Amino acid sequence: MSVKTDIFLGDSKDVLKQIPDNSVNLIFTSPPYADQRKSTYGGISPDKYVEWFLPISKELFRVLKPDGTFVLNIKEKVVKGERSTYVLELILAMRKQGWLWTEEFIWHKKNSFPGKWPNRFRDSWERLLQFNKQRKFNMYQEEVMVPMGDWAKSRLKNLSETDKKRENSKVGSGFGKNVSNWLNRDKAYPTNVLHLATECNNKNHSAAFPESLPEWFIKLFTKEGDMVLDPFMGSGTTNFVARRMGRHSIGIEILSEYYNMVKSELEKSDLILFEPKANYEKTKSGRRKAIR
Amino acid sequence: MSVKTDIFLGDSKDVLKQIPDNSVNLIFTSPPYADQRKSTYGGISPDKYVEWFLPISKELFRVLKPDGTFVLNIKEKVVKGERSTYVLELILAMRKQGWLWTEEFIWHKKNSFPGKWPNRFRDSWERLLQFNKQRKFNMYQEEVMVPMGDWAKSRLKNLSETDKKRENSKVGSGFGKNVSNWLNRDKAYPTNVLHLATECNNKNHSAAFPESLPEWFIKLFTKEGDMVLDPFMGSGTTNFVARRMGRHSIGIEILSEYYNMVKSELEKSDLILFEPKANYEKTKSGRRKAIR
DNA sequence: GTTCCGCATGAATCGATAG
DNA sequence: ACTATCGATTCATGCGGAA
Repeated sequence: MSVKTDIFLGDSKDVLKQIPDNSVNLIFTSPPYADQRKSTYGGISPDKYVEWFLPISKELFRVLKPDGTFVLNIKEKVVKGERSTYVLELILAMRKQGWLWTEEFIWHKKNSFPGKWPNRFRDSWERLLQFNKQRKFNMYQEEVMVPMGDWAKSRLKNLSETDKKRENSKVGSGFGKNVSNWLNRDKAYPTNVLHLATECNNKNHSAAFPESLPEWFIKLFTKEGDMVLDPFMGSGTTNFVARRMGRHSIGIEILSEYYNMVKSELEKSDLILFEPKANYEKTKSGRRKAIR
Repeated sequence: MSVKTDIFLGDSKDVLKQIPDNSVNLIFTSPPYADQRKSTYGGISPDKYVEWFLPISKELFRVLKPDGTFVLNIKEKVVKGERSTYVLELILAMRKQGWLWTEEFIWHKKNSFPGKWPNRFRDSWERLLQFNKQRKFNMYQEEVMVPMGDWAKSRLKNLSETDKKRENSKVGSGFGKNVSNWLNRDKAYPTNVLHLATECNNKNHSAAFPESLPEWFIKLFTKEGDMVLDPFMGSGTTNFVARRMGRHSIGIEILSEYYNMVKSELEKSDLILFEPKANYEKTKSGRRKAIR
């Protein structure tokens, strides 16, 4: 019942070699984006980006289970007024490594950074590239079903009486057969466009993405006890979410600053686990508040 | 004050040769998507897609003004459980022709085709690739500003409705009062994500995209009296919208069925222009009703 | 005249069946 | 083996008739 969260300090290209073949159910990551400033760490220049990434994606291919999934959050930068093409080239190159480019989800960032340029609007979306090793992979679609749209809502008014009856039958005389029907009608399968706000209010760690992003894909592609990997851990968002959701996880980070931060956070939560339950509940609740 | 709308029957690859260099302000088009069914007309196979398109994009480069813009609406199909890569390859190939890949807008299709598959959700977005000949191009950003309040919801739809009102009042009793009201509101610049529903309900013409799509880009990249080109005219949506907005336009269509349909529509509206004003109002109103 | 509901209809995709 | 056709799945939208 205990969830393992293992983190490593080092370069993914090397560290991944320690991870056994076919052992990971989901890889979710947001690698450092290409950057002109080579001085900054992680500032891989757009020209070298594919070359830099391929050795890593090769290792990722090895460690991923055949029915597992790799989700890559990425967006090309603008260079000299033009979108860079390294993401396109990366997709083509990864296919040559054996990856299947199954799908491209869009993350629509509802509150994108404000700004205005003479010949460009705000960039409010990012790619979530889904890669697989084979056509058949695990996907738990029901886990991410969403409430139906306006059509159902607006028409739900008149149905409310009926709904109450059905609800009553459920509570009262055992199974209402209608309930399952109704429940199914209430929810719809999502699309490949995700509408999420960016988290702009976190004090300490500037995560690349909101928790709900890895959460959605972890729900969709793994079940409890599965293994999640983030080869560019950063502030550890993927791993913390996986942990909370009862998935084992591995995180790799090259910068000791981030690594230590995540490490101390994990130790804190480990301590909490050893406390009596009453205290745990209390602390847990406090911590949650603090995070928000 | 007269707006020219010229349509041609034939293959864009050939017909475009008749159009002079540097004469078009905006190219907006949605080419036939790659299709497995080779028997159907327009079913260009994914393998041949780039090869098929490049001669055309070369001509488009020639006819576009240096400060003009080319907007390409396209989305790759799924083939054997995997997204085809022809769009990625096309972007790379067009850059070698001299095109700058300035931006990629996302069209979020609010009402995408339903369906459920074991390993895939509904596809509810398409690409709107913006290409330019040079870094400096004409962009009238103020024209597509949106009211602040309507952000989350269907902002473009509102704009479109407003435009229709404005159009009506313009044609009828001079400039409408609504316009000034609307103009006084606080407005914000949009982002590169467009939220539009597909028009699935029109009886006669089944357009690939809703009118608000070309409308938005025509507003953004042209002014009145400019020249708009659609090399894959289809049912003529781009041209009719351009016409309504006071832009000259050229449409090219290879299927005589579509060509004739657009031609007769255009002749109808030419006749209307010659009628006395009272009759025109009546007819116009009737036509609008019929369309709805 | 509003508001409300019924209904047809999509740039879809998969898997099975048939030639 | 490989390709062509078909049925099943499923939901936001707007028109048209009804209350």
